[in-house]
Amino acid sequence: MKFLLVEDNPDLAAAVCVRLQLDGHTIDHAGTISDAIAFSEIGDYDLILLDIMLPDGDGRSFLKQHRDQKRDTPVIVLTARSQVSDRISMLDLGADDYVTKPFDHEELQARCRAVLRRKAGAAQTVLQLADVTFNPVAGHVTVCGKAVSLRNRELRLLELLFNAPGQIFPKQKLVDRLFSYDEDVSANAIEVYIARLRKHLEGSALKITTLRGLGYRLDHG
Amino acid sequence: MKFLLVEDNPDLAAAVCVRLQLDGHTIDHAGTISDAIAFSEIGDYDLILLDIMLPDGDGRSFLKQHRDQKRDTPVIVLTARSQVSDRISMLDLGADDYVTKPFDHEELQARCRAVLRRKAGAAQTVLQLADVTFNPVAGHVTVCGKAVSLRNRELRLLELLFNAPGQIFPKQKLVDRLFSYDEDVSANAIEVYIARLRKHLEGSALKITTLRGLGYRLDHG
DNA sequence: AAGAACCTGTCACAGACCTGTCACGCGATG
DNA sequence: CATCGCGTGACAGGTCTGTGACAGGTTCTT
Repeated sequence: MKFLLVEDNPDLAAAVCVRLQLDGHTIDHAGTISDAIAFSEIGDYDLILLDIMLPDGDGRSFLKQHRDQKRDTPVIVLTARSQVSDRISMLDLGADDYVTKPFDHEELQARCRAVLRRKAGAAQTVLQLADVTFNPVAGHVTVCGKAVSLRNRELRLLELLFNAPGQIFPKQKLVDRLFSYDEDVSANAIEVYIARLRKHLEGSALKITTLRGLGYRLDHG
Repeated sequence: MKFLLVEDNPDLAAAVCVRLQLDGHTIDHAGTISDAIAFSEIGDYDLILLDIMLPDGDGRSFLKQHRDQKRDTPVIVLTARSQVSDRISMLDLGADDYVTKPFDHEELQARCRAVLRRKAGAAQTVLQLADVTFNPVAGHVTVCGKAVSLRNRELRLLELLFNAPGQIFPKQKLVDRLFSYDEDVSANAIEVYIARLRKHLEGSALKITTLRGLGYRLDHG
């Protein structure tokens, strides 16, 4: 597969490039929007990884331009945690998925695979587990067919769990992923959010199981 | 497994080495970045444990160089809690995980296992011995097809035994692995946990055999 | 600008759940 | 027979979680 990575932080870019290459992909790297546009006009990419904050402008403008040209190359947006609330506008512009920094490489890999798979089937970005559907890009959740509105943090927590159902998430890991490093939050916050999420999931076959001393796990009954 | 430990504090390094060796791994130890680079060019490591603060530079430069050489040996970064903001850049540079100091050996062990497992591929996550399956990531155990819920310590004990069936575990070794240094626990605790585990395994072909005066062993009948 | 409506993270507290110890019985050992 | 190591049931103390209430912040309305 041939990817285009648009990212201005050279270290991060290098690391991502290397890892994706090790996965057997070909990567071109653009550090600015104008480079990205140039690349995307010439190269025939299977997937574009797009950072939002770029020196010569907002990644969104690239995305918009990209879509205006009626290209259907899928785009995964790389965003810092604090920019996550921009979710909606990204969806409007046609991003296929997004990954928040910092990310495990494994996570990125998984997203890439998922997006490519979806593109092959041309389906929407809606994940489903038991009787719960989750559209991470739009932030839409339905439980037993009924739309449920979650708040920002609840969404992000659900997203984490949803991406690895059946896996144990230690509380500390959830803290790390849900909050940025400079906000130090008590672990109790996670308990509270788990409780809130559970309330929203009531009536569904999805359960958040507590493993004392180990963490939480999303199970579909 | 063969590990490279890059750590300049000799006491900490020695402690980590000893414990990892007890776990059956081979460890090389580098105290500086230049040593680390030399080692990593020759040795074929399964995992690298990397301290960030080193006398001749920043662990980051090692990490960067490591990735530039397109090696995919997984790297776990050891950071002090105060260096929290560094974790970000570490993940950005391609580290696979991080552990904050001071850490329990158990925690380090767990991270190592997780990273190695990931690298090995997702297929192996469910281990099976006789009629017992064990999924360490999910914390799931089934005996004769039936799910059994184990608690924290029981799980960890089972994991130890499961990873080396047929091997004799002296009681003291189990104490060392299951508890951290500062909790001093009577050996009887192990007896109790063995008993509890046995109860959970009832009906299965897996047996925990007592070798009087020597230790315990997991046997599949 | 003032006010309303939300979101968020913390607190305090109760209760559930774990844990390691003890005491005692048993069989093995020598 | 005297010891010693081990297995167990019961227990008390702690630890971990779940929750309702709340105060400080934000965002949206008016």
